[in-house]
Order: sequence, then C-alpha cells, then structure tokens
Amino acid sequence: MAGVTIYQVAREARVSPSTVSNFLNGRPERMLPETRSRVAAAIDRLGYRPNRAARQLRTGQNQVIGLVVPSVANPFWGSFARMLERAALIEGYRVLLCNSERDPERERGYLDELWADGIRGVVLCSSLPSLEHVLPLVDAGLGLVAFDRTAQAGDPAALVNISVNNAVGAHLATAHLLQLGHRRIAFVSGSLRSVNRRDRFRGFTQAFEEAGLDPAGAVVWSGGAEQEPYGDLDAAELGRKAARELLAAPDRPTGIVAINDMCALGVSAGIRDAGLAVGRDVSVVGFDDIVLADLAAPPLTTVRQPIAEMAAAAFQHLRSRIDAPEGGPSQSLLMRPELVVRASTGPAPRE
Amino acid sequence: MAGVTIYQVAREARVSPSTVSNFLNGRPERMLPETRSRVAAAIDRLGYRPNRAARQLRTGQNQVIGLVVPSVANPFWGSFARMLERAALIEGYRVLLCNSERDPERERGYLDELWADGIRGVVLCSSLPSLEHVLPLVDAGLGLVAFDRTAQAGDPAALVNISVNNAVGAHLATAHLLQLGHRRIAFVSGSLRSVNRRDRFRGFTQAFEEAGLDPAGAVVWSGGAEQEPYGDLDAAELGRKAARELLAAPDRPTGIVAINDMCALGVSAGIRDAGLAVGRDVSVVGFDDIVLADLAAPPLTTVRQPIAEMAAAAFQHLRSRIDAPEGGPSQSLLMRPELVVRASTGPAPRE
DNA sequence: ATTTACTGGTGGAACGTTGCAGCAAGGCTA
DNA sequence: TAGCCTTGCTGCAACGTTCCACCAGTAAAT
Repeated sequence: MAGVTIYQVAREARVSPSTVSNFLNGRPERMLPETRSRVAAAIDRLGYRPNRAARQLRTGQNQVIGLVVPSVANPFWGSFARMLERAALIEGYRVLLCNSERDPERERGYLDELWADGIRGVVLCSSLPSLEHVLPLVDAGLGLVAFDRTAQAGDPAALVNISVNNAVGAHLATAHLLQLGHRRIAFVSGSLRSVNRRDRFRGFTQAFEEAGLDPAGAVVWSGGAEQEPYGDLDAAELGRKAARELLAAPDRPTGIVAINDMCALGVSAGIRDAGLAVGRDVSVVGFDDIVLADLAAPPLTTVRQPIAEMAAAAFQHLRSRIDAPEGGPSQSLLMRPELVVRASTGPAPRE
Repeated sequence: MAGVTIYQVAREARVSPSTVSNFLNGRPERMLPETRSRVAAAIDRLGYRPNRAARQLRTGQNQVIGLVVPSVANPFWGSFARMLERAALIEGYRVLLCNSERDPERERGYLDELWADGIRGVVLCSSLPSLEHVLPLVDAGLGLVAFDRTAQAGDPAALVNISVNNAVGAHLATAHLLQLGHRRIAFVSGSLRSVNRRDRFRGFTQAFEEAGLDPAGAVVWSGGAEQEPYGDLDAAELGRKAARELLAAPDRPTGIVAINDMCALGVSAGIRDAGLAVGRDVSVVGFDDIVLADLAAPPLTTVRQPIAEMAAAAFQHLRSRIDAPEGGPSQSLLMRPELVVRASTGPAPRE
C-alpha cells in the first residue's frame, strides 16, 4: 500500500491538512508564497497522491466517464474509443469501457453499474430506437450522450444526440451507384431495428425516388430471420452471407449498399467467393471509412464519418453536462458525412 | 443524486446499518431468515445500491482493472480489449481503457493514474524491453500482467508475462515461405526495440539458418529512421511504404514477413500499388490473425494468436494477484501460435 | 478607540461504508 | 446457581478527503 495521506503531508509542511487541501484544490493563492512552496516540497518529498476514492466520497465527483459500444473489436468503434479516450485524457478524465453486444439488457446493466460507480457521464453508442430502459438514470442526473442516434420524439431534454446524418450518407452512397448506371441495387444490413439503420435505409429509398425510380424494386437484405441481437464482429460474416445469397438469385444486383464498412468488406469477400470482381461486376459502398477501407482490394468506396470531431464533441458535451448538471436543454449534433469514392464502385456492367 | 444510504435501508428494515452491511457482504447466514428477508425487502423497496467510493475508501478494494494497449484502434487490440472486458465482466470487474501509443512516458503516466485511482491490477500491453519505468508500482503492490512480452532477466517475481511464442510464430511464417521456394524474403517491422518484435525477428533468422541459408542475405526493413514512437494506426501505412521501397529495389523480395496483420495489409496494398499481385508475384505473411485477415483479397496467410485464451488467462492471473497480493512468484505463460495458410502466399515465382 | 475588512490560516464535521468489539438473551454444562 | 458458550444483533471508530465556519493578527476606516 502506498497510503501517504494529506495528514502526513501537513505534518511535514508544518501546516494543517486544510491548507494542503487548499493548495491542491485551486486555491493556492490563498496562502503565502512561502507556505505554498513548503507544501509543494512536502508533497514532492513524500510522493503524495490524493486518494481518489476519498475525494469522490466527499465531493461526489470523479474524473471517469463511461463508454458503451456494441463491440470495440469493430475497428470503427475501436477508433472511436481511442479518440474519445484521447479527448478525455486531455482534460484529465479516464474512460471505462463496456461492450454491449447490442444487447439492451447488457446496456442497462452497464449503465446501472456505472451509476453505482459514481460515474455521472456516459457515451452510449446504442442506436436502439427507444432509450427508455435508460431514462430513469438520466432523470436521476446521469449525463448521457447518445452516439450514432438522432433525436427521437419523446427524448428527454437532457439527452444529447450526436450522429452523422445517416440519411444523407446513405443517400450519397446510393445516388453514387445510381449515377454510375446501376439499377439493381441491394441494401445489406442486419436488422433495421436501430435508429441509425432506419435513417440509412430512408436515405437509400429517397435516392431512388429522386431518381424517379421505384424503391420497391430495390432489394433489401436484412439478415433473413430476425435472430437478434448480433455482435458487430459478425457484421462481416453477415455481409458475406448476404452477398452469397444475393448473387445466387436470378436477377442479381450490380450494386450493393452495405450498412457499414465491416459489412461491406464481408460483402466484397462474398462477391469474390462467387467468382465475381468487386468494382467491375458488382459495386460496393460501405459506411464509416474505417482505416481498412483504403487498404482493401479494391479500396472501398464509402461514406466517411468525421469520427474525431464527433468523439471530441461527445466528450465536451458530457463534460459540460457533468459540470452543470442542471444546464438547459442541450443541442443535438448532426454531422455532415462525406462520400469517399474509391475503386470498389464502377460503372454498371452492360447486360 | 440517487444517494439512498445504508442507514435508510437500516431504518426501513428496523435493523442496524451493520446488519445491512453483513447482509450485503457475504454473511447473510449470520441472521435470522426473517431479518434477512426484511433487509432484502428494504433494499429492494428503496432501490439501494452501495456507494462504491465509500466501500473502496473503507476496504481499499475495488472491482476495476486497467488495460493499457498501444491503440485500441488496431483491430487486434480492439479484439483483445473486448475479450478481456468480457472475462472481467463475468467476475464483476470493470475495465479502464488506456491507449499508450507505445509511448513509455504515457505508459508510466497511465499506471500512476490507475494506481491513484486505487486500481490494483493492470494488463499492460507494452512489450517495451524494460519495464523499469513501472517497477516501483509493482513493488508497491500493483498486480501487473505484461501482455505480448516474454519474461526478461531482471523481471520481478511478481510480474506475470503472457505472450504467444513469437519466435516460433515468426519461424512458422518464415519456414512457410522458404518451403514455397522463396529465397529473397524481407522482414517488415517498425523499430525492433520491443521484446516481441525482437523475438519475431529471431524466429525469422532461425528459420533461415535451419534451411541452411544465411540470414544476413535477408532484407530487413524497419522503418528507415528510428523515429519512434509510432502509433499502431500507422502500422498499415508503414507496411505500405515498406512495400513501395522494397519493390523498387533491384533484387526485390518475393516474400514478405510482416510484423503484424495491419502491417501485412499495408504491405499488400503497397504490392498492388506497384502493379504486382499478392500471393503470386509477392507472398505476404502476417501475424495475429485479426478478423480482417480472412476478408482481405487475397485472404491473408498469418500466424494466429489464441487471443481469447490469452485474455482470459490475463484476467485470471490478475485476479488471483489482487486477491492474494503476496502470493508466490507467478508463472508466465507462453502460448503456442498457429500458422493459418490462406491465399496471400504461394509458390515463389520462377525468375 | 472602536468598528470593519481582509489575510492567512486552522478545526472539525461530514461523505457512506465496514468490521471489530461488545452485548443481551437464551441454552448448556457442572 | 454460577459460569460459559452461542446466536443474533448493534455501536462506533476509522478510511482520506473537502469545505464551511471560525479565528488571530494586522490594517484601514469611522
């Protein structure tokens, strides 16, 4: 045990514990320079580090935020976790990591745990349509930033939503394929239960409508049976399976919009499994722009999320919420996505 | 604030706080069944959750472990983080995430922070040759599992090392290429400063020697200048750059052993940049077997690490260390890697 | 000379647990 | 009947902070 306390520092510096505490907590100007340096020297000499548990018990504050992601094994969430942690670290906050596997039960369990740990700010990457399993805690004062989810009717005022504009993103992706002459386009996703996925699907159909086409003609592949929930690890496997099934059909699509990059990479693998060439026989668009999108063969055309800005914004909102729990209703943020054209998309092959 | 305390529960149940505490902490048999159910009912009715900070202050224990990885944005570390978190969760532990970016300064800073937070168990994925920047804390009682690093002379007895046998892994990879007839083989890595990388390099040269070849003839590309540290994000970029440089040389290699899968995927991209075909013109072997290895085109031949077992083992060791801080010197673990042959390797092209 | 204000501190009660020591009541032994 | 053990519970101090209230000393204002 380390266990050098504020009392020992006080004795060493020949002051009272209160003075040491004052020194530590932003009121060093309330003492003579001479005292100040005596305290500083004592702290240094003894290698004193404040006991965080005691501090938290006393103040009710701590410097930890929670992060709940579907699975940090998915590179998109991995990157997000890293950037959020980075943003947090700069301000002296630490990040507790939770993998929900998209399971509402686990999600709720995690938030309860975090609350019991005295954590008052959480970034929840849930995108479940309803957050009601979590609202009691928000009412109790938990600062919550919902990531990758747009504001829904009935959301409490205290809730901040940060998301890319998923409809616009999917629209971008789909319009890109349409412009390349593709007409038989499939939308590949797991179940469409989550908000962001529904938004993306909406963007998909809107692009059809704007092109004067009937979206009903588009193929939607959403995991066959609704055997939810599934982890994000399987997104790739899902895409592969989707590609296999879609390409075996008589009127196989020439373009595929995947729900995210992992799925798109799976789709690409599936296309190759079928002996076809990605970008020539079948075009694929992803979503996220993970690092690997550019490394794939062919490099993946995708919709980029400004992940660094989003992570920074998520932390900032959380932070101001923690500092001023009763602050007014907070703004939700809807970022602009960007289409990154690479080689996984090309002109529709002529029949 | 939630803030229902053990006192309120006690009053509600018409017992003393001590009794409630006894109920909560494993001594429920020390009271009449009737009392027990009264307490249980009160807890339930009030929605009481123990205050963890207070508990930690009192007992010095908490249920949190630290995880320090180079960068969770790297899918390998992402997967590892997820599995460690899963193993921890089962036993009621939470995981605090830290990205060191392979910077010893940051590493040390993180461990200090974790220690100040009262965390007594950390999985450190460092692989820096020396852990001396961290030893004072181990001496002070911090449970430390070093992951991806083999035991070194001078390591304290309390330190547990868990790693795959990197030498064997790299040997496997290299022998595979040699067997396919490759003779001009390059080893691509960032700097070779870390233990695991040196081990892998050793396996690489050993395979040459066993084949009766002079390892001095092999090309070693290790990042040009030693401009360390670099984040793992850049592993791919590094590989790409390496491939470009290596393939521009007069006697270009026909086989490349990459330090890990991200690097290998970068190398593959670089090979394609040069207009060559991976697996035919140039063979590539990775290390780790991340999920994406199988999705790449062509799928990546690689050395698999038994990541799930390693994560579980890491947690178990940590846990027993936390429960019995003065336990005897602990075993280090050296797991067996496995070569997974896919299509990124093929027979050496004839000249 | 008295009040008022400020400066540079100190004292001590919390924060919510835990766990040891103790205690009342009943039962057993001698 | 005294002594002692056991059962089932309670009292209280401690864990290491913080921060409000207070205080002694000096200086300025009345």
